[in-house]
Amino acid sequence: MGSRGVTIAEIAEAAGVSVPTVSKVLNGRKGVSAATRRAVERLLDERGYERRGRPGPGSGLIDFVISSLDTQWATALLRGAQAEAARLGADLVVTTTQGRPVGTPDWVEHLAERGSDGVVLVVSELLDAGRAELERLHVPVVLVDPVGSGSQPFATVAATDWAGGRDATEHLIRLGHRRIGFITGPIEQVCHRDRLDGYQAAMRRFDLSADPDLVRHGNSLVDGGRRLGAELLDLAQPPTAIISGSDEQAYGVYQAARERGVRIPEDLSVVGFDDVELCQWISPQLTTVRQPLAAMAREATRMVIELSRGGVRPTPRLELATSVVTRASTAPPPGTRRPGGTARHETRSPA
Amino acid sequence: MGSRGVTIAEIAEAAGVSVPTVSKVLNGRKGVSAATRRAVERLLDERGYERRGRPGPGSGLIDFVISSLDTQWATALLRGAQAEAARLGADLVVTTTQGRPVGTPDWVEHLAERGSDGVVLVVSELLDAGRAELERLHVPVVLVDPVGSGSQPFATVAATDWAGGRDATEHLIRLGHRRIGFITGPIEQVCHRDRLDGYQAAMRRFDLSADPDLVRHGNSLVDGGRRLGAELLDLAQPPTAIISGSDEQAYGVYQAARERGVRIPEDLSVVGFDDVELCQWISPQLTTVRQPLAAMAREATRMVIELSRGGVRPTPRLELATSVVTRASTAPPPGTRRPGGTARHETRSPA
DNA sequence: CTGAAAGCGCTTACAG
DNA sequence: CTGAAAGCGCTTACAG
Repeated sequence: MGSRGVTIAEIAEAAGVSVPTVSKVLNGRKGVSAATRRAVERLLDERGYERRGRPGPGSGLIDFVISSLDTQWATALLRGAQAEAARLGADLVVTTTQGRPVGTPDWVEHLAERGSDGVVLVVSELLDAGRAELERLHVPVVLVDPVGSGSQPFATVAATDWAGGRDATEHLIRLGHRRIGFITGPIEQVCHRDRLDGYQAAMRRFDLSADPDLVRHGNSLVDGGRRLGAELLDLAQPPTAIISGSDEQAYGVYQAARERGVRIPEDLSVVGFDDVELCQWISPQLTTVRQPLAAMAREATRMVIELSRGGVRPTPRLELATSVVTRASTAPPPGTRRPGGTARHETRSPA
Repeated sequence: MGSRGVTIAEIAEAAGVSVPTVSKVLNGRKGVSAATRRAVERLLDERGYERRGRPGPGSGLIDFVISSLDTQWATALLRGAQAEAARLGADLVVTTTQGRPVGTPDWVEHLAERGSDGVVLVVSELLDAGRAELERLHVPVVLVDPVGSGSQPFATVAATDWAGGRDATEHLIRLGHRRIGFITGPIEQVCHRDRLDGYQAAMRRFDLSADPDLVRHGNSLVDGGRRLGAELLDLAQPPTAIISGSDEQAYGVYQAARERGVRIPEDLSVVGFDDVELCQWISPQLTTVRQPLAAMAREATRMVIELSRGGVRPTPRLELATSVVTRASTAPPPGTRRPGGTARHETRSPA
């Protein structure tokens, strides 16, 4: 690996200070003027000084950070990341944030001390402050399904959420639906915002006014789906179809429907989002917008590892295609003569 | 953390050789007699010498090794391990073996180089050779749901599999079943063997001859359940109930039953094993033997971390209780007058 | 705040 | 095969 690494002596020489002074800066000791400290830190940074004790780049560890592992969405992503890390000979450290903000100085310092070759972040709580901290780590960071708009200093991997929202809506419109409800997870997250935009675009394109009453957002788990689904079903003019922000949330809609004696798909069509295993277990099997979750995580992990090995900067933003997987939860709306003159526009059997 | 760690000089002194000689042994250099090398290695070992470059104990990393992450069983275990590691301030490295043997010299050397504070092993393929290698690591190892009999040099955490098999069987017997089929995963694994023993004990206790034709084993995934379930349902005298080695396998039995027009639970009762999320998604909801998977992994992880921090040797074997969770897939056998005079003997709502 | 000096743990030639 | 000697990268205690 070329040179044996910069030494503290070289840094001292370059900074015009003594070796002990650099040592003090390195160890956060007192007794160094702010100006000197800053100058030395800059040099340390520039020359890529690697603390001998600390296993810097080359630890072989990639950090996979996700809000929680409690959903099938999360485990699908984890599987992809783990498989790719293994394939490329890296070890994957799995951390959950449990709602805590990401990129706190503590955590970044912990990563620096332990040694991390890169970070795959699947989190909604990335603080703006956290971004700056993370950049200080000097290891590649790739975001999966990132939140917040604003320019990212990091590369991102996502799905074509807008197209997914549009395709789900068109699938229902082609079946003959006109009153289509749309429920999503937290609307602050770009993926949900994008899908909603896709829905609205499809509705407009077919000259259907998107009744704002038919759009709800909240929790994307089963509970949220049950509550938001109930709200829609209890409207004076309920929708004949509901598109949901996740498969789990869609199952909550199933529950709300069952509680009201509404049959799926005879009285109500339901479309999920993600295509996790759940879709095939529940009855009727759930039509959904497939996100290639494992592939997204694989791609992000590959980017991080290749960058950590000196690869060139990849596409700053990668979007993998979604596709509608038609199963048994969607059908023409009640009262339709023929079962929707138009054929279902895409049928894919699950992998 | 007491002393600053053994130095090469101390080892040299103890071995009656010079510092450079110890250094050579440490770095695998030539020019050391076999006898000296051996003596030094032993001292290094005994005194717990920690190579400065290598982040030995204290890396804060715990390795979680599992055959694959593709089942809900696996992710339930992972969740428990991850949560406990986070709680105790350790980072969890997740590795899948994908059927490869565990404890190969390569892998052990990799762990040594990278630094690992301990290993939680959830694997069926632990080689006997691997055990010796793993012991050389000098970090705590705890097995979850271990395979093979023979005395383990490592602590183990498991569920009360024997009682689980017995309880599932008794539950069905109390409902009035007499012909009860039993299908399991690979019978080499002690957990499956133990459950089968529990089944046979219960059958004997109720003076029911366990027809060997009613016992099958193979793959514990959906496919396996479908195939093994089909074999039982196609018998001249098919069982009125089937106990399965996993919930996924039980779902395979659902498929086999559906393909033959056999209704669950009217014509056939089905009991699963594990109590993963799947049980609640499928229809009818699956009665199952609950294994506290997350708790098992938590316990194993806690043991490893505490041992790595100097805790005392824990119980060599820990078994957490299973319990029958009664849902909709079990009922009295067809042709029964009253719906089983005996009440279902345990009802637990899922967490 | 700063650095000359001593020291620590280890490695690298190299002489025997 | 073995180790005295020199050296390396860093830290520590202390004088200015």
